[in-house]
Amino acid sequence: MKAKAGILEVARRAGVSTASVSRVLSGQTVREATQARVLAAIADLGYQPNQMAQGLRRGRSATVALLVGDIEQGVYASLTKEIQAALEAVGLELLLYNLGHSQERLKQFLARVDSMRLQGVVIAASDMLTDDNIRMLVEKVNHHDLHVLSVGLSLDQFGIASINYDDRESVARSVRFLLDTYGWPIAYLGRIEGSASGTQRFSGYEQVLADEGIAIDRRLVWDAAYRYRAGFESTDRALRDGLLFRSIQAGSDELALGAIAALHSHGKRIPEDVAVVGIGNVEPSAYSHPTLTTHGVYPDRIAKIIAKRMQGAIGAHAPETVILERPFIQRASA
Amino acid sequence: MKAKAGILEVARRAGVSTASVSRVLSGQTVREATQARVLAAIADLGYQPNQMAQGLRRGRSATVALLVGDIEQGVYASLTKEIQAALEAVGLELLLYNLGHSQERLKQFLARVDSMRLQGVVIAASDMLTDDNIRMLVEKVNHHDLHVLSVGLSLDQFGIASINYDDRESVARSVRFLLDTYGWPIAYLGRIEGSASGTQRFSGYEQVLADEGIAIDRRLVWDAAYRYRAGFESTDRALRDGLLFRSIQAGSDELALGAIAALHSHGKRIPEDVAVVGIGNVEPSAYSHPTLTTHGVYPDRIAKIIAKRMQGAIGAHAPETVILERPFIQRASA
DNA sequence: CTGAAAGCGCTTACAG
DNA sequence: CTGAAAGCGCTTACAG
Repeated sequence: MKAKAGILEVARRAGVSTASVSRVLSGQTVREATQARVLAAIADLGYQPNQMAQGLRRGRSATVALLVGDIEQGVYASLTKEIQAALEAVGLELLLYNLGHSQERLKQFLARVDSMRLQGVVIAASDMLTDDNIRMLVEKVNHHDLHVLSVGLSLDQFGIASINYDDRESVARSVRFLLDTYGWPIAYLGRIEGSASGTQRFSGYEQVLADEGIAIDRRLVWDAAYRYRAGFESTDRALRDGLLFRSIQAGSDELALGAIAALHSHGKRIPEDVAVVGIGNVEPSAYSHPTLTTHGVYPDRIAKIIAKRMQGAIGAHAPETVILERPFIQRASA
Repeated sequence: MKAKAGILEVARRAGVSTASVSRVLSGQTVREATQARVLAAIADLGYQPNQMAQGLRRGRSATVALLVGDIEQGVYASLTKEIQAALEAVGLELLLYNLGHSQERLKQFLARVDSMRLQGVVIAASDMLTDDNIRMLVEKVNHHDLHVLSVGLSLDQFGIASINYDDRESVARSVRFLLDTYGWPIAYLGRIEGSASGTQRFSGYEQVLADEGIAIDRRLVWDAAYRYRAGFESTDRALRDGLLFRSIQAGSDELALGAIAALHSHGKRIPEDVAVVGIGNVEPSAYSHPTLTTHGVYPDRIAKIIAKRMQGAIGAHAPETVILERPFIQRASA
């Protein structure tokens, strides 16, 4: 392979101007004979246009940044996979930023977002977004000249288009199911004070109790991050403390799976002694012992919406929130 | 926020040339007073250099592409997380490509890799690389003007620097342990004909049997992709077929966890009836029932090596393979 | 339908 | 230490 050919070599070889080559590249109308010669020259030279030159000239790169809360969590991994595929299908590259629950990294990203001249950014980090940094985020990003989409958190009130699940209703539904099937008390695992999505999910639990006239017992509401260890430790501690509960509604599948591990270690049978429900339907949940009852996700649908939005003119869409309903997946744990 | 300021506005405001601004930006020596004025102007205007213009001029973007086999698999997710963090720390962006075990997507990437003028590409897809596309990959990518690093597969013989685990030795070690503790027969789950890493891991099993003078029973070697479902189905089928085995060495943790689910569904006790060992140490493995004995990983170390290599001059490093030893993590399943 | 030319926003010899 | 100027590789009015 010889030195990288530029558009000028292609033009020369085809006997046309660089303008014509550019037109062929972007699918504008050119004479058929011209097009054929240009295409032949491109093939001969193995020419690939320089994306940076294109981007500089067009004022924008064909790239979307995805900010995820934690790529190690199953829901974020699935989402990332689907988004990358959907963007690739429309010719967009995916820059990944794993926030890892660090506010600092979010700030750093914001500090250099201008440099990149992005096509857009999608923020999927609902479990780490607190009111404080939501405001900061909105302020910094909203008037930039790019598409902004929020996943898992409704930010339409701030002028940011969003895609979200109806988590309050989902949790209310399974808590009602737990109440009907196993009775009170029901523990809530994963309150996460200050997290927007944590609050939203917990509100489904609160709602059912309010409807039933049951007072919330604070000892049965456990503040824990969305990971295995937190689920294990919270449940283990509750069991050691001798707290009584017939079931657990967890704020994520990882929490639920951690809770199941703790229940096993205390010799509890699931669901006979304690029933467990998660949210997220990560892959291990279908293979745990017992298999986990949970609420599903639609990463493919979300990805499709994102890819579509990223293509249009900036500001073309009303900043509304698309709400998706989660499927309730009943398995063996409840 | 006003219209995006360019380097020219900064220069004007500081009363210097754009060359001086550029020098301050890249840390070259300038008079202290000049530097101060430029820095002040940058701060005043909120100036952020246009990365595409910089990249075009420098002939290279500050971006590394990461090709992963399947981001939904725990080991790839952890690796991605660590690599992104390490690259970010040295000022490099991460473009993610999830191959999803599709040869087609690998080809598509290769077809447009020139366009991006990347700083480098790291290929972490050992379980999907067959001899055929390794050759293609090498051919296409090796003489490009960028850093190429292979993770999980030794490609030094093809002139590509690599980072790999000693999987043959790891598997041999645990299979020996299984043989000593539970005796014969030992099933091997996840042979994956045609996969380079699948072959490497399986060879550890072969080696022990050869050392012990045991003939391989082909019915106990199950060809299965590295995911839960495949682990479940292979094991379920073997159990239905009435095959006898005292333990299972799996080619991945997901396979092992799927196998455990199948064992449970057949009423087998683990490890009393069948012991199980995985490889990869994904997070759910520490919370499964029983917890999984497995071989660990060092994504942080790998990420550090990658970040370091991506910075140097291209071609500066000998294309050797760094071999990492996996820790053997004994838990309850064996 | 096509070409000559300007310009996107930087960096870097070159000269002083 | 600093500036004027060229040029990275494209795209796009503009004129024909």
